[in-house]
Amino acid sequence: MSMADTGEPDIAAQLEAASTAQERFQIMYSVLRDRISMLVYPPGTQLSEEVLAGEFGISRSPLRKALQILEADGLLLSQQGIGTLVTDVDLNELAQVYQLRMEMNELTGRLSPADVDFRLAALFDTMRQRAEDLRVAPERQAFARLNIDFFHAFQQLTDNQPLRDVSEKLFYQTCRIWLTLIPSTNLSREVEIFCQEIFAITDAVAIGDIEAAAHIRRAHLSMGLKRLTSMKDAKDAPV
Amino acid sequence: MSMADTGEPDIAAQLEAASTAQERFQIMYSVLRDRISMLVYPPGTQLSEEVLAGEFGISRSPLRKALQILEADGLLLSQQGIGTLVTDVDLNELAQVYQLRMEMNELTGRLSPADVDFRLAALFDTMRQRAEDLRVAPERQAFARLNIDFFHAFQQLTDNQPLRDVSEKLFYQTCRIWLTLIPSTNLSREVEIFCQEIFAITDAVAIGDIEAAAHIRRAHLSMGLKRLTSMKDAKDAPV
DNA sequence: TAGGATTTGTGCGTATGTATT
DNA sequence: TAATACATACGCACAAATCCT
Repeated sequence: MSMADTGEPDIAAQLEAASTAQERFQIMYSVLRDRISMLVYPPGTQLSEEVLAGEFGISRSPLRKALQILEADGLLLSQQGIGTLVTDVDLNELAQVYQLRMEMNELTGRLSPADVDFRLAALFDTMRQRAEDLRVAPERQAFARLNIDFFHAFQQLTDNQPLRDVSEKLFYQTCRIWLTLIPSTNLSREVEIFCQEIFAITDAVAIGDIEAAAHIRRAHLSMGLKRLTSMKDAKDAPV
Repeated sequence: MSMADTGEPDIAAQLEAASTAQERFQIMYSVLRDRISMLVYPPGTQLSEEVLAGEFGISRSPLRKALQILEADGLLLSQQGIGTLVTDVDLNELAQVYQLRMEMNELTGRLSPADVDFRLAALFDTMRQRAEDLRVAPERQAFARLNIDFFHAFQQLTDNQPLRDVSEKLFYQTCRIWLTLIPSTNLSREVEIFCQEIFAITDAVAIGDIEAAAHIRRAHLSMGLKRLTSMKDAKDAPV
């Protein structure tokens, strides 16, 4: 078996268990997007339709739908005769996406803010716990995973579904850049900063102040972009 | 020939002339989105893959890609055994999209505003001229067409490409609602209001004040949503 | 320059799901 | 309830484009 070992449960089994085409699509889409975001497939990786279809235990047709949507999302690029490649993440291009995300995060606090019930508070408490664990043992994969999961938690602070949908697309366009740019030496520092963000936002959520949470998030996005830029400059600088 | 007569040039010929798969996809996607937006295919219309593939002179496979992306855009819904149906436009659901569009339009004036060169000024002058023509002879199709074209002109006021992309998706999710809700009796009034908006924005663009243009646009979106709501209430009210 | 290997794109037949009779 | 009609979903073979030798 030459499948990408990502600690995922058997995808082929999941797909077989799914009863409708839409469920099967959703599984494939989520799995592939996750692998791209977690750099299981780093930028430039070629995804073979035949190989993936083999791993998933299906034919190319249903798989192609997932690949095509991911291409529309900007995560893949398919070209006849060449292949399906994971797109590159270039900070210069992604800076605009980042700016847009910053502004839109403020909307989370203004457009249909959700009311903080027990479930939501508990969710953010879990995030805080995971952040504390990560701080004790910084690790790239866990950092990326928490980044993704915390994003989804934050999403629940607004009841405006279109805002959620748009934010999600933009998030997945940018989130890979952290794993690609953070040098191993700086991981603990980034983890520490991220933990501070999670703690601050969780505190704001705990007292039901979603607008404050949104502003904190916005501030950290802004500072994050600045740090990313400096990381990139350091990387591009001549030795 | 049982093709939808929309005054379009022969699509099959265009598709045959296109040299790459991506071009062919773009043609099919644009044509179908336009037909949905112009209510050539009103909400609830069933689009047969076989019939459309026949009209376009291709097989179902490449057509399906266009349909799948339009489904991801929220304009279509495909279900096995049922068919591919044009989605309904419900003001209650679309109100959130409208709110989001309002806020995002303000960003057009703040995020990477374009500089107004001669080409852009000329484009908006054309819009003004078309608005004046429409005011003389109000007509539903021309109104909808100008609404779409003016949107695309307005898009060019920002150089933030992600903002453009997101705005476009949101626009096409909502623009059909005007044609579905405006009673024929109110068409001239809506045309008049729309013309005033175009005139005001064109004036702002002419002096290079994109931020002002964005605020005017935002104000009209807000008032438009209010009028749509009242139209819907009038429609839903018992006789 | 030519040809073979490899990739995605396309066409078409069949499987599967839904609604109706 | 079963059978039929008809829709999309799927699988597979081949076409077309690209790259490398």
